[in-house]
Amino acid sequence: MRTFVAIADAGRFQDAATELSVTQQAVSKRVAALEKGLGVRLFARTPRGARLTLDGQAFLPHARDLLRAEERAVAAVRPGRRALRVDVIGRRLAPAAVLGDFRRAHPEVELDVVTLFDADAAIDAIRSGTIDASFRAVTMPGSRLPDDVTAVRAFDEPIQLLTGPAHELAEVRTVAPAELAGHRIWMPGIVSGTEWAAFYGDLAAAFGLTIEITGPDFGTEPLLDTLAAAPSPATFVGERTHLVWPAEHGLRRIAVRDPTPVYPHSLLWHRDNPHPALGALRDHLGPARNRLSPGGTTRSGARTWTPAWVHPARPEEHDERGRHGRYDGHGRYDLHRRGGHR
Amino acid sequence: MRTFVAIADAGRFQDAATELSVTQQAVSKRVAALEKGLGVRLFARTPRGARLTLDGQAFLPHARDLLRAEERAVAAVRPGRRALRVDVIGRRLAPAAVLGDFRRAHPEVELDVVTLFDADAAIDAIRSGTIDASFRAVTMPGSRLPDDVTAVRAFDEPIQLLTGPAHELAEVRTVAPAELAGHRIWMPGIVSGTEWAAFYGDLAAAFGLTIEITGPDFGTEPLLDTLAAAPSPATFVGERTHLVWPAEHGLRRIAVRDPTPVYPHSLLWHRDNPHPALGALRDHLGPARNRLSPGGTTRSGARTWTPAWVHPARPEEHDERGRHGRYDGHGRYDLHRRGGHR
DNA sequence: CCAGGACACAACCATCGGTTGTGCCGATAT
DNA sequence: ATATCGGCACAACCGATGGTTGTGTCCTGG
Repeated sequence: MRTFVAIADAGRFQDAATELSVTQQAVSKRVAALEKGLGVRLFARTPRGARLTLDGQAFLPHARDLLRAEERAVAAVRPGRRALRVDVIGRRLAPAAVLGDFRRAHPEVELDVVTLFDADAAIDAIRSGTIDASFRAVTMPGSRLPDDVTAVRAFDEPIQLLTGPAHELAEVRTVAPAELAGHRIWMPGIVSGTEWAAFYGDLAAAFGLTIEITGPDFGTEPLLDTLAAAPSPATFVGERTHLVWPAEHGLRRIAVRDPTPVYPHSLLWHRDNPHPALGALRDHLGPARNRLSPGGTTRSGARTWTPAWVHPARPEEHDERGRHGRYDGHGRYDLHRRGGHR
Repeated sequence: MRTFVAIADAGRFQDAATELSVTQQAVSKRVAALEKGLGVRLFARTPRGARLTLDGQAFLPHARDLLRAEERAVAAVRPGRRALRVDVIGRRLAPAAVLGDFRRAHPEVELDVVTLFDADAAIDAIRSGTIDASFRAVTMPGSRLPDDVTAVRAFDEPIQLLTGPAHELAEVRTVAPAELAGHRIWMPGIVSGTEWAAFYGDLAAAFGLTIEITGPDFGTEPLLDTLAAAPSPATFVGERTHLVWPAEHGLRRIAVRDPTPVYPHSLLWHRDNPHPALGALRDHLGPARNRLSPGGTTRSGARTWTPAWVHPARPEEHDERGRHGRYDGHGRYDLHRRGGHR
């Protein structure tokens, strides 16, 4: 591919060969092999060089795309100055969607999305420089951030009720949390001790709900399958959660109001991480746009609810932007060595 | 790359090896080579298979992108059922922009844009099936379409005047064609006998202009260079022509009104070409949306002008959608053999 | 403690992809 | 008309690449 593009740019096999530091014969053989593999002629050989055929013209932009994809793939893991790498709790949940927004708003930023096992692994990865940021709700009780990891309340996500078409509440537009007392609410796969368990535990306690967080997680599909089939259980999902389900299977999303539970997503990063794109991401998660005031109202005016442990530890207060150390962009932090980032 | 993705999907080297019809050892060596080349570890080897590392997670979507790019590149030239291939007169002119619109409107359509030497080559390529369609103004006098090539007036493009900042007309908002009599208008590189020469020749004759179409074409850059530097010449450009010029160099686009000359772009295709995307393209160039009524008005209400030879030969009348023959999708037409397109 | 599953390493070998040397072809100059 | 030259293709050759088979190591589960 590289040879093909080089010839298309240079117009002559010989010049492309010089460019690529090989002989003209090698270039000729590469083109012959490519043309044989594709079954078409890519260049029209003329007395003064090579011109693209129609097939070659059609092929060229795709070849450039491929080389760009290779470039980006290498850049994603290049030690020293790689793309911004952000951990999300799941690729179909709100943080991933927010990162999609960010990517659209800043197409020039190289961004990679990864998923770590749990919040502790995420914090370790942030401290070691393996990832640049993480969306984790670490303000939960009992968790304590290391000094060199900074967190801000990034954005809040209203929670909705998800039911099958036969559910008692399937036809209502909105419900209040207190009205859900007595209904079976089923959230399998939530490991106790995690941020989710703390959130839904507090939610259940605050409104007298019964939330079954027991049982192993068989994945989203069986859960939705069960929801769609049976009239009894319901589950909570985030407003921006993507459900991949054939034609939604008749599932209903029901807004929760008076108050609306909102899940507080936080962004964590290393205090000394100088990755230039990290600032852009933090700026994107601007204070006003994405966060709801605790105990306040949504944009549409509805009252909101968040766990009590969110308010006292309002983490945005220690959003100090000082960047004291140096970071080699991939490996470990080095607070002493000088040296820039890309 | 393919091996890497196969392992990421399968979760085990052995399964990927089976999938790829090679031994597990070969897969192991491929991964080792890739990891060595990148300088990072892509998989964490566990007792029951292989899990992606963080670098591997970041690498994976780019690897998939690369494989998709390869897939599309091959599809672009695959004999028998390749992507829709459309000829445009220049990549920065309006037809290319319209194809960009079409691509955005139909992201699922595989579309390749090529440029042929002249209208005759385009017609030959359409007849032989090498390309599927062409934007060429072949309704000019003296040109005659073969019976098996169909044309419709695809869209009309208003013409603007382009001047340097020192030009006498640089500050006006609009000019009438008749007001340009006596001004130097310079359009180098237009070969006499082509569709452009016919258009601008008629335009000059209709309003008493002097258009210099002599001189070789040194490309767009020297032309814009001259325009920007000297106070004297001006040139015509299409409304949708892309000028790539560092900060535009102070060039001014001046609308032409009373009447507005519009360039009639046509779409040509082979009567019997059954490529499914061709219909989508023709539908995209719907009758009402893109065409101005000859001698009528633009959307903004201004009167328009088109060469006289456009009106009598209103080609949309013979837009017959019959598809009589069969087409092998790449090579030549075959009006007898049965066989489908993709 | 042993058996089995999964990946890595070693040895071997065919093929691939590079090099040098040469031939052919069309355009241009003499 | 013919010589020359620029540019690409073909042939012969050879080291590197990338596959195979065989074996080793490590972890897990019975």
